[in-house]
Amino acid sequence: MSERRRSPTRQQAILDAAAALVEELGYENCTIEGVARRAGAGKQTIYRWWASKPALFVELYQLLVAREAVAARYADPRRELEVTLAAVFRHLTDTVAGAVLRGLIADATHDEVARAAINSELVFGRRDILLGPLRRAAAAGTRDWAPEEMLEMLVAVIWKTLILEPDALNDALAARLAALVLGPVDDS
Amino acid sequence: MSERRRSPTRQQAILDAAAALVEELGYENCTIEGVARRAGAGKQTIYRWWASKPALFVELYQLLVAREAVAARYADPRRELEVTLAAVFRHLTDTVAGAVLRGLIADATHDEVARAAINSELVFGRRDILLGPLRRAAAAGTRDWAPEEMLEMLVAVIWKTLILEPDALNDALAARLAALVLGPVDDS
Amino acid sequence: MSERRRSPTRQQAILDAAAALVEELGYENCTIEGVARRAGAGKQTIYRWWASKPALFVELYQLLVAREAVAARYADPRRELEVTLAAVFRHLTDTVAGAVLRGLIADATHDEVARAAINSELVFGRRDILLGPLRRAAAAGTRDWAPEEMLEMLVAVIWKTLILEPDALNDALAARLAALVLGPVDDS
Amino acid sequence: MSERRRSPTRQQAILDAAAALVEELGYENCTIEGVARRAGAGKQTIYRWWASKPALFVELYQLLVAREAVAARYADPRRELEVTLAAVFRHLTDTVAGAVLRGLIADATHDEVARAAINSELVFGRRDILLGPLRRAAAAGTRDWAPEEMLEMLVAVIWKTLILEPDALNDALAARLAALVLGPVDDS
DNA sequence: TGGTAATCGAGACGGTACGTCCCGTCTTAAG
DNA sequence: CTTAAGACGGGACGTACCGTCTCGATTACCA
Repeated sequence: MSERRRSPTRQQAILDAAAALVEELGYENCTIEGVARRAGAGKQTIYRWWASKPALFVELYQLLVAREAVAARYADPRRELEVTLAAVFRHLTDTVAGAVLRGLIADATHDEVARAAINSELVFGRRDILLGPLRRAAAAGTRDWAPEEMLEMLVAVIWKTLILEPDALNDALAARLAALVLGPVDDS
Repeated sequence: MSERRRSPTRQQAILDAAAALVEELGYENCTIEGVARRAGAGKQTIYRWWASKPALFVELYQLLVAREAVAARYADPRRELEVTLAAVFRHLTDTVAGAVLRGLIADATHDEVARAAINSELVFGRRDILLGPLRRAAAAGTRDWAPEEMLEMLVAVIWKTLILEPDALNDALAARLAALVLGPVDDS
Repeated sequence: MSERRRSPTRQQAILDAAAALVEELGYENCTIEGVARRAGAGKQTIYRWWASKPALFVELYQLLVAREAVAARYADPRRELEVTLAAVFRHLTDTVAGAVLRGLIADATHDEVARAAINSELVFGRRDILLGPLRRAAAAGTRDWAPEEMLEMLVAVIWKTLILEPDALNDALAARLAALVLGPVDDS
Repeated sequence: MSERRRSPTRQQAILDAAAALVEELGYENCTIEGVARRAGAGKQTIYRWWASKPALFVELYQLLVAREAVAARYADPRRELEVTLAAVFRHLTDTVAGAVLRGLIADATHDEVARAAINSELVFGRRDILLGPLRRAAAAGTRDWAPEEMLEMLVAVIWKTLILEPDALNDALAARLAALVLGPVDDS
């Protein structure tokens, strides 16, 4: 409420520093102290605007997700799902977003801010991206399943892969997941 | 030539202390220093046998999983899967195993020991528990899906739930997941 | 550009704690950790301002020496020397200065900071105290000797006594040393 | 009293290792643990025969001193004293004896074993070496001084030099000290 | 436009834990 | 029964960050 004179310049410098450090050192080696040094900011300035490390990176993640382009639509539901998944994977792999999300998931195991954010963040940032294609696929498909439940499952699999083998987030996995949802390809 | 003669008494005291502290403070507030203090051990004794905090808790998790009873078999595949899932959930909820696994998943985001262990550990400790029922369900069911892929998906969903809302690991979720795998109940 | 703003209060508390611990436990049982605990300070605060244990005690010794009163002057050179030596001995015996100096001498065997300091410290803190009386005694005496060389010798004997039998630093020794320098008393 | 089966081989290996480590690392970096490793001995074996690090090095010092040759006698007392001092200095400088003695002096500031030994050790090992020349010099000289007191002083100066500037233990110092005792050279 | 108050960098501070070293005691297995 | 080997409880080391705090030096709003 009293966030009156928050300098956008400073805030941006801090978020940029955070992104750079995650890239260089990884999320868990990224400290508030290091971000402050890198940003040329005082620690207090960071603590003034963000309550904790997870809070800072939640905001960073939101910024990164906001830049994510929405995938195009295709006539073929399977193809649309596949392309969308591949785009999501590329975003996680090519930017720091993947490393940040992985760190936030780790934090969510004990940090309330991260846990709360990770749920709602996905709603605005990413969930809708997948939900559209899933709904169209469900409508067109022969199997009956709830798009929301399938979304949960896909997100879970993506997270698990992000944690255990981030390099596996590639086009092949996109195809495999689409098949898992819609049945094998020769399902003409 | 001569083996490292490690005192079984001490090892057990340390693992017990680790389990107790996870219960009291949670995984992330559990420190090597604290475990040593609680166990009446020197820190060096811990570092002698375990390279890091994740390494220690991997061993603890193995012990906990070893005590897990195998679920009974049922004629009805759906019921067997449901009961097995419920048993797994109860093990995660009623013992420290859930908290330890959650911590190890968090560590796996940046620690190689945890990442490697979490894959193979599950193989021996937990994966087979679910794989049997899944295979029997697949054989009996009308839908065609690979039990191994379905297992991956189930594990992913369990992990995600363990992280975001551990209390949701209950019988209702077991039923929901069985339905997700085998189709709705009214599938007579 | 900006000076390190060190809190005088904290510095004093740390030096006081160091002095108290030397008194209680002796120099070699006095640890940085213990000083920090006693002073209610963080270890880092000590390491921030002093590079090592010897560096800390060098500063403490300077403080102690600064409080040492300069001995009075007497018409009789022998008496002046004797009284001055006795005063120096009392300072070493009655305050922690003796214990600190003994510890610093021990450190000087392997620590460069202690070695360097112990030379220059004495120059400002103690050497002049003895040099004046020695010069006047040399001028008045019949024997010819260099006050500077005699000072070295006296300091050496004092150190050796401080190490091997600190209790022997008393008035009797002051008289014996004065005699050693100026010849026997019955030298009318 | 119960030193029944002390193996001379083992003992010698330990003392040799101690000497080697002092040479390599310096006295204060020389640990019982390191000596045991180097000697291929168990720590217990060392503690069985020596109560502490100082006790071990006191024995090593005795061995080193025992090998010290007694200086030759000269007609000129000044020359005899000078040559003897130079020989003593060379022994301290060329062998580990100097480093060991320096360490023992440091230990003597707080260790009773070292303190006691350093007094009596010198009696047998070194004190007599200087006392003979001093007595002859006193008898031949014109000044009256007690050889024992002069010895104390010389020892003190040697120690102080050994601690503060070991490299200064050379022939020039031997000449200076002889002059301090016997008066300037042109004192014919 | 000049005063004044919040914000800034810098980093000191009390703490906690890290992972390492060595202490002196102990336990074990081989000789 | 003595070894070597080294595990053990313990204490201190010196370092890294935590989150709070105190400084002057900007900076930006308001009178």
